[in-house]
Amino acid sequence: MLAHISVSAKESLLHFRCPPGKPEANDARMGRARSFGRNAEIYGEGESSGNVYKVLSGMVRVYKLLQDGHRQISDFHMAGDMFGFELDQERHFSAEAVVPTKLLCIKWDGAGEIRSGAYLRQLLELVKELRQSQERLLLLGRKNALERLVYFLLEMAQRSGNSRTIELAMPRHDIADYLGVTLETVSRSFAELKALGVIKLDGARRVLFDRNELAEIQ
Amino acid sequence: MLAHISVSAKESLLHFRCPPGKPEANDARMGRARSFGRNAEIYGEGESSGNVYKVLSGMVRVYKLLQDGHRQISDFHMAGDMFGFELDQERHFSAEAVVPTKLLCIKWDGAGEIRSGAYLRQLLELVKELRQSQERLLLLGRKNALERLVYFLLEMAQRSGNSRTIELAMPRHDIADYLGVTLETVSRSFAELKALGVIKLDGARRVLFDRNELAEIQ
DNA sequence: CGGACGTTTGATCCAGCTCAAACCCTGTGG
DNA sequence: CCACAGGGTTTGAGCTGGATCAAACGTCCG
Repeated sequence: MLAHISVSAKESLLHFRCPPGKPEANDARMGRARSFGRNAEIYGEGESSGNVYKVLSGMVRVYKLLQDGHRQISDFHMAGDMFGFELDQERHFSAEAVVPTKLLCIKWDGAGEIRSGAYLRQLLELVKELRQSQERLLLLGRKNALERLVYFLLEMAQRSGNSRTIELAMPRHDIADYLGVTLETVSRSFAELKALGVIKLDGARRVLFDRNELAEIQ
Repeated sequence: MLAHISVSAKESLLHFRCPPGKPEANDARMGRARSFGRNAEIYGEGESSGNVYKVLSGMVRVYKLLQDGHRQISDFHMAGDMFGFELDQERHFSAEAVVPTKLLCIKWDGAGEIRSGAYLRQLLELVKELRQSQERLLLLGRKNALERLVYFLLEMAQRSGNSRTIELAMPRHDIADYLGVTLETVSRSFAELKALGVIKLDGARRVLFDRNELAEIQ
């Protein structure tokens, strides 16, 4: 396998993950907006692809159902993210709205457009994202439950741009299926972080913390 | 993250993983051959990149050292495989020869050459390989030790093209660091498969088996 | 023959899974 | 305004797969 390749930050010529906020002026020209209710399916594994999505608001989970019935969440996407790229005609993951979500649907014929060369930049960006995913999976493999949760919180904090508080849109079950542990273990790990004094919980979904203290547990 | 993308088999326009055997006629024109002894370093994480490699004979392990000291092997490469592609100037993994190995070293300036468009096909191939790696890590995450070993054996069998016997070039320790378990657990899993009657061992490195029986354990 | 690896096997321990129950929050309807 | 239903979350008790530590066993080679 050749599964180790990397792209430096400066290679990211297109901004797949734009800062959240007002939609860009040309969004309307790119595709049409659609709304999805909580837990609504956006697409399912095995369906035919044909477009990509940009998150305008809300949150999306992308996942795969394993043979043993486990659901492995591969990614969460938040406002500004694009997702749903496939280089062939088939969906290899499923996607659902975590909360009520607005998406911009953009027509995109993977292989064809890429081969034309016009989408070289996106392709490079995709490689970068894949590498990040690979890195994450490689790292998590040997981490214990507490470290996994810390990793998750730091990732969410970084992506939401806030280093003191995060609003978790997803339930414990989703966090569990993202980190590869059970929801009980996630809950216990939250409790342990609270007991250690490195986070505070305001309800189950709002987390207050100090980035550096968290990072120490790594 | 956008880390879910796929390339169908028919997209593989270039054969990165050629059938082993006599070197191709134009190999000599592509680069120069080099030999590496057992466990010799080919490159190290953090070094600057500048070429890619094609395995002429032997076997290569590509890995990363995690902060906690664990070594996570990302890939094994065998005759015909190419590896060492980076899109920036830095090695993000380390590579070593598992056994005495001959490599063809090919000059390759990642970003530059790719941006020219000439390497679009390789790029697509890389995305495919990355997706495979992602899929593997996603799958292994929830498997137990026995299932992981079966996965490994089936993968090796498929890649070596032989469905009745495989010659494992790597020690138990390498298999362990590839599957994310300890070498003792790998050894015990081999013993269990033998007890189940789905494999036979001739020494530690030669495995006799029936593909279908193995696949049943999945 | 002896030393160095690599592999197997044994004994013990514990993190995380499983099953189960209690708890909490929010919306709904009497 | 309260009751209550249903989903999400927390907490508890017990079990177990794999890690860890340790020792014996093979095998190759100088």
